[in-house]
Amino acid sequence: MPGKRASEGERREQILRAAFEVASRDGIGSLTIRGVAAEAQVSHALVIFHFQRKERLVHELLDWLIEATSVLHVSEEVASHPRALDRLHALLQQEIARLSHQPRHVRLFFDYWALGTRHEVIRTRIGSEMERYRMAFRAIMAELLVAEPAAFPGATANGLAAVAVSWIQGCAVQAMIDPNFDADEYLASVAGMVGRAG
Amino acid sequence: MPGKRASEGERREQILRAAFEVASRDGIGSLTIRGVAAEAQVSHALVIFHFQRKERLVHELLDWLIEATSVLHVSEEVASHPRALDRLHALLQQEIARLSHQPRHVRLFFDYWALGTRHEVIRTRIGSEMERYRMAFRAIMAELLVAEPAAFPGATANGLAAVAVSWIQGCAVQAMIDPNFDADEYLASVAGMVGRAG
DNA sequence: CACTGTATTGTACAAATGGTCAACAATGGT
DNA sequence: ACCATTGTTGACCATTTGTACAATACAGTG
Repeated sequence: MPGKRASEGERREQILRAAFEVASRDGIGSLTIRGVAAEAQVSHALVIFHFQRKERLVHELLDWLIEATSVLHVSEEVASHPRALDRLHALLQQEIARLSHQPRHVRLFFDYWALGTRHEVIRTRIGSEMERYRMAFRAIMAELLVAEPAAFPGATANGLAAVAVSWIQGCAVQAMIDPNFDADEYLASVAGMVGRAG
Repeated sequence: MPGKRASEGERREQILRAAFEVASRDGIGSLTIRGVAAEAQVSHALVIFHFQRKERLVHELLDWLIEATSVLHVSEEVASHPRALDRLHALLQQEIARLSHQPRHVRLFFDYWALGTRHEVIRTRIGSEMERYRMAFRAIMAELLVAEPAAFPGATANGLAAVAVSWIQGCAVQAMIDPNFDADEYLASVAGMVGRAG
């Protein structure tokens, strides 16, 4: 006996939210169609009706996750600092704060990252997202190098951008398994290390 | 009809190697008792006979992996540098080179890291390993701070050690999904950033 | 109201998986 | 030579999982 109807868009969104709930709780590897259906209080056949294959649900959940996670963008507050060094510091602070406010999103994203090691589609999807991330830092790093060419001998804008990404990732990743991880002390040390370039 | 016999130790080692083969190829989530047994050319009942539960096999594989991956240790060549800054640089270089020479180990370790997010036992196991890792850097960083107290204002030995771990992890993690990742440029930028302390 | 397309459900099924068990063979001690 | 221990196997079972399908209810249109 079929239940109430819903428009295509609403139902898909409802199922995706349920999928996020399940995946972030039990891991992307433990996501099952039936589990998602139960979470969404819907028959498991309906999930397949809307997503055809489990694979597609997993891919669409990644897209949903990337959108739902407020992706890095240089906020006005960050952009308002005149000195590139201050912008870098503000951006790092903003991102670390954001990540620690969305632990479930970060964990799930991390799951996808591990998956991406073996699945081409997921890898390229994550790769392009990371590229965008890196580019935001690259711009600031390039300015930093122009302002003080001798500050970081041997460094390049691309290299420094990758290092900045490591700071963010490393912080999130270490905090995930170490409950005593001190993000503030971490950020302060990063700032102290790069601070004398201004 | 039972096959040839083998001593307990040999058989376990053989199965663990097969488990590593399967897990590093298909991911720890796709590891099945039957898959491991097939890889080891042995009946799946035998795998259970030696490890009782799949969970135990997974745990012992982690131990095996940590042992097999030549864990960070300050080699004589690294320790021979008189200046702490040079030791740091040599250690970073050594670790990045090591990680890129064992890509399968790194990928699998990363899988376990993601697993550790949801499984207490694995998390603490990885956590203590990471702790050891961090301590090796902490020693060098502490010396660095003593030698040049004003070099990194606001930084602490613990914080800097965590940052160093991020460098290593970030490099490995980015290289895993970005085939164009340039580890040399990355290392050069790290060196340039910390280089002026010496 | 009849008709049509779509949303929804329960059932069914084959494959895979973790785990148990009885039988059986190799080994070593007595 | 007998026996207990231990390694090894194939058969078996219950459960889960992805997917297919037929039946049914609902909404909109003519």
